Amino acid sequence: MDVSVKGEYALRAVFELACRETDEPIKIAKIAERQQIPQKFLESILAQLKQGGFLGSRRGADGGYFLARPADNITVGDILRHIDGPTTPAQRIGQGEVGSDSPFPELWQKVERALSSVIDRTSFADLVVRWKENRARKVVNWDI
Amino acid sequence: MDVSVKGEYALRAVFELACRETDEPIKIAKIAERQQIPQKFLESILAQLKQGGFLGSRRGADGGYFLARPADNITVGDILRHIDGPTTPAQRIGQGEVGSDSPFPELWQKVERALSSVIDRTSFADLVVRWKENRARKVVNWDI
DNA sequence: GTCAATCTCTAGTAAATTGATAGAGAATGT
DNA sequence: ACATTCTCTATCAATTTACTAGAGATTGAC
Repeated sequence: MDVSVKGEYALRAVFELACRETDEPIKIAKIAERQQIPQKFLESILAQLKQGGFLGSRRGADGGYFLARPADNITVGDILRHIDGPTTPAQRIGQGEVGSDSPFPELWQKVERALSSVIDRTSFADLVVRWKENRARKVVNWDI
Repeated sequence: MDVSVKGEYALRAVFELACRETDEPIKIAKIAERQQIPQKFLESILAQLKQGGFLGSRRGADGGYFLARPADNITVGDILRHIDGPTTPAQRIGQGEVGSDSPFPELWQKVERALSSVIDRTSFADLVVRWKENRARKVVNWDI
């Protein structure tokens, strides 16, 4: 019931890209530095995210990564499922079907829906908005 | 974002005990057989659940395990958190606080609340009721 | 067309976690 | 005394996690 460090790194990296409004690529090294992520580890994560169709990249000087589609079209759930695997708690061997002789499949379904109602309804555009609001609120409080 | 096999075994074992309405202890071997759990592994799980205050036990012939409190007073969340550790996805090092310079703590809080709304509101008494309803429905369908 | 910067690909690896198993010891009821 | 059953300690193979090294492939600039 937890998110791997790798999953968190992936979220933070995508968030970093979503914060920029330009389409200019951002370098791995920059993201690693700003988000405090080991660079080599981040490289493999970004490659995986590109492979998943979430990011695009360009090599060479002035190369880097960028979002492959608008931030309001990438959800936290998209990234987590791609990096950490399926979020469903118990699609295991054994009595897997709802309506079977066990109360658990139904329970897992409820858990999944509850989880999904958060992570699949939160896009990176949402995260950026919330984050900006928070910063704005802070600044106002300081000013008064 | 998943439940360990150990966590599932724990839930199934407690469910098995909750299904019995008697206060008579049930043997490890019986639970292991009925729920298809490796017995030695189950032993350690039950010991841990006892240690957590959820179960009681008696040794000797006619010994076994039993619920330490009524089934409507033990939730799925209780068991999962005791066996699999805290269910919160990212109380890690680094920017941990809500309202910090990151949108994620707030997100994790939402995830946690969503999760909690299921697992902390589902008692084993609930599971037993649902399971019995399901069985009843099946039998009716067969009869018609 | 060379060069430096940057992504990309293949490997590897130490540490922790997971899912168990073995076997001796301690309590219980008869 | 004795069989039964829980309890405690120790161990372990396989997998996953978090991370690193280093050579190779592109790109844009000069």
